Amino acid sequence: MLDRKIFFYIPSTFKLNNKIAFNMKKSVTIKDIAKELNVSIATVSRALRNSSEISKETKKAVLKLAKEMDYHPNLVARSLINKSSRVLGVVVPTINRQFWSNSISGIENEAYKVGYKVMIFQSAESYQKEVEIVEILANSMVDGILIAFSKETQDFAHVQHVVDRGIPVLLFERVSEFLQLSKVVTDDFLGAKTIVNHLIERGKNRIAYIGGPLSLTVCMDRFLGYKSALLENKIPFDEKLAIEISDFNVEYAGRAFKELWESGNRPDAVFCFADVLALGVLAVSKELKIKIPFELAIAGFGNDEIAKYVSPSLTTMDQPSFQIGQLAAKLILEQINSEEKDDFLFKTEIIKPVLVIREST
Amino acid sequence: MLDRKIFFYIPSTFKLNNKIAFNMKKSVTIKDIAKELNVSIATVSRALRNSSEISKETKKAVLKLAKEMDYHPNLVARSLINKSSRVLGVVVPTINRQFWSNSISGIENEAYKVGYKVMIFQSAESYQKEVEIVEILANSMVDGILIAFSKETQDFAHVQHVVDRGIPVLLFERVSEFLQLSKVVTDDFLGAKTIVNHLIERGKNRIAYIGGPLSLTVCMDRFLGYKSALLENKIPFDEKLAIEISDFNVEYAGRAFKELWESGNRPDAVFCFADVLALGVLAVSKELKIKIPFELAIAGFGNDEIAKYVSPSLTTMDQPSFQIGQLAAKLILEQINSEEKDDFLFKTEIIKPVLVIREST
DNA sequence: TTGTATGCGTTATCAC
DNA sequence: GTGATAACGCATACAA
Repeated sequence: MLDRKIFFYIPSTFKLNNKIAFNMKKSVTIKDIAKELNVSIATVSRALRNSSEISKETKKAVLKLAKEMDYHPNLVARSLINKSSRVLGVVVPTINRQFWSNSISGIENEAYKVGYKVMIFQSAESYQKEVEIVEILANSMVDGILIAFSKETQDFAHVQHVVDRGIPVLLFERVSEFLQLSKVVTDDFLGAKTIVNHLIERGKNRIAYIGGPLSLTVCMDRFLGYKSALLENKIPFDEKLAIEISDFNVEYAGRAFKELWESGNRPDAVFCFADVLALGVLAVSKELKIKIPFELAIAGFGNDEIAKYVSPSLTTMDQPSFQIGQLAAKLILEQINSEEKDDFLFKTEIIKPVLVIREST
Repeated sequence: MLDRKIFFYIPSTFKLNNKIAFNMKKSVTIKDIAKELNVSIATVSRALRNSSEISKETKKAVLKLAKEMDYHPNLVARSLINKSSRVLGVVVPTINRQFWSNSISGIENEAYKVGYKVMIFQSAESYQKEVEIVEILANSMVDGILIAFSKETQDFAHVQHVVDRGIPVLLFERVSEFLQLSKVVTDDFLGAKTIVNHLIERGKNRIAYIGGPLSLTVCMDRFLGYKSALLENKIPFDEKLAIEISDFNVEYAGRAFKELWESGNRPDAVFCFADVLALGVLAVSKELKIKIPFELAIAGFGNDEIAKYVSPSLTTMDQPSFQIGQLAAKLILEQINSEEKDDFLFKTEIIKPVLVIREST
């Protein structure tokens, strides 16, 4: 079957056509259709917006003609007059990592339900670009801005500034304690604790920890969550089972786990800091022919690119990152809607990013 | 070091503050600053837009007051009058896959250079949603729309419709031959051929092929690119070295490669259809302790999530998907700028998605 | 129920 | 140089 002749084969990409065509059209407005129908533009406007103060007949006539003339409402003009564009602006460091693209999907998902659109920008971890973006968004009449700060960002004046201009802003994941705003973040301590408890409940008591450098807050939080779970369950902490590796690297994690396994002091479960590390452990497990999950259970945080390879059944919506997005959108929409009422209370929502990767049954 | 006490530790996420605050402000306009300065709004407008027909003093005064009053131009109003928002609309099936998010990064990168913003929407592979999105974009005065069709999309009237309204549209990657528009696509045939030639140039002549089901056009194109390279280099096609697997699955690819390797009929290089498959091959290579790239070279298409794990040195901008985005943006911006001139010729650009994953030196 | 007039914030075309 | 004024496309208070 693989032995077909190729001489007369035309790759599909070559079948595409190159043609010319171009036409500049001015779009039809309510004015046009009003003139055509000999009514006022106010009447047309009312008919199109399904207003109550209009007769059935004129409404029908307007709608009919609008369709015939191929009328489309200009959302920009509508924004200007309504002082609302029904658009949320989102600023993330990059959309190239699953965590952020998932978050955005969550935001979009929630926004879409109530007819909101989402405008996405990437700061590319650049403070300067972030400042520019926030300025653009603020000047574009978006109804709200959701920001995850770039790594460079130390000064938050640009955000405080748009807040002072009365624009709803929400921070997620990469937040600042200096800004009094609604925030959505993951709770690393509680998340880790929950995961480890999960393993303990399933009868594991020699649970290894493999994580990144403890100098990072996120690592320390997760490590202490791990310890806390052991403590509460009266499982002694075994220093030899806890490994701190210097970087989030598949190879390092694999090597560390290999040494651990071959040391004889074998764990019955591994709590991995992130699924990049889990992948390393999984790879070595395969190499060593360890049965997952029966001989060894692997669980950890799953907010990374690799998750779906490790756990193919995982859908986007299962990801904590997606839920962060959803919650973030929900919160800012709440704030936007309460703007008139002038009684909004900022909230900080904390997500437990539990994602069990391969647990034993 | 890992033995710290945790009793007094406060996870960082708990340090966040919940406070209230809220203020609705009406933004300052050129009218406000004109009144304050006792000049006309026209003068203010000219000063702010750095017009030539204005005196240095008034300009300076306006700029100074504008800063003091915290003036920001309303981009929506500007769009309305300029009939241009300097925004590109992008519709992709999802941003959750590296291929698409990379493409978007490419688009953004190019657009950003000329002061354009990018509005991103996900069709979620739904035709219905795609139609809605295109409508929204068309009504939002975006200057151009870039679309990669959803899998469901068979009917292209929604696109033809906005084209007829005079809105520049460009198709990328998932295109249609029924629409006469500029397009940017990858050339699977040439891409595969180039990769295989690359391996041949490096002295390999027992090059295995591992790819997906040939019923898919993309697979057939790549397979024939592989064959074509062999043919041109007078290397006989060995049926036993060409493996068609039923799905894009890490495990399948690994298993197929393992069988191949253990059959004794060993290749000195593998051309992998996609890097998901390459990952499978890499995993098994590790298991079998095959030296990569010395004993075996692996090369293939690299538009997938896994690429950076396989080839850590790879940057986003190296990805063909990024280049597709760049080219797409370049083309549509060209079209937008030539709109007045009414002389634009649609082009189809074909990208060769060559990404060598682990080549031998 | 419909029409008139005004405004959203900005730019552009005239005059002066 | 600067100032009125008319757009851009739409919505609405008010009048009829």
